[in-house]
Amino acid sequence: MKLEAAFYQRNNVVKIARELLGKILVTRVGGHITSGMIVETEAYSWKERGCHAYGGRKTARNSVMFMPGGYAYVYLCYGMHNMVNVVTNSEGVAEAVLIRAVEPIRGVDVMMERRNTDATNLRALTSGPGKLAAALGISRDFNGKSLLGEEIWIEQGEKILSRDIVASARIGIAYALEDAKLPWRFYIRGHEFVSKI
DNA sequence: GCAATGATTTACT
DNA sequence: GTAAATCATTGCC
Repeated sequence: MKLEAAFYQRNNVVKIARELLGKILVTRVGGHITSGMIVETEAYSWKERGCHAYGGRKTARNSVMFMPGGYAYVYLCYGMHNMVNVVTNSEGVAEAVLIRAVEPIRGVDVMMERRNTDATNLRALTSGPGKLAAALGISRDFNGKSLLGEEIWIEQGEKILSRDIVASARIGIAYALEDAKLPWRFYIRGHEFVSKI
């Protein structure tokens, strides 16, 4: 079951970030379907400094975040890694959830080829935001694509118990000052494919 | 027009 | 543990 627009368009990005754990991210690229279960996410909102659209500032890069919930926001970080976000909330409100790690499910052989690794190094396949984007074939062409379309979408997956969800501070945003401490990173307790424990 | 830098990964020492 | 890789975007001139 593909998630509907209503799931993404709710007015609570932190709640959506929690609920995305256990769901299945699927892509269809070049005739290959690849998928993975989401095991780690982070929430971003225009209200805090960690967000590209802090203060509601709209630029050429972040304009997709201002679209209604249900679109993919993909951007290049550190000059070499694509980051995948799920846009949430209503049009004009810049909020999104960064997908930081997934557990490979479908098309593992294709993912290994894209990442240039083999089965001896399975954990390295998708345990980080740049890694999973490469494994799933997500390039910056996906920026602004609908999550209700035929190239990228999210399906209902496993129910994750709240006692198995860990909340912590987000990674790599020291420049956000006090907002870097917000407990807006969520991951499945003890899961092998989480980027950092 | 130009210099600074990052929601990371990987390979070294 | 530390550092290099590498470039689009941004903000300021």
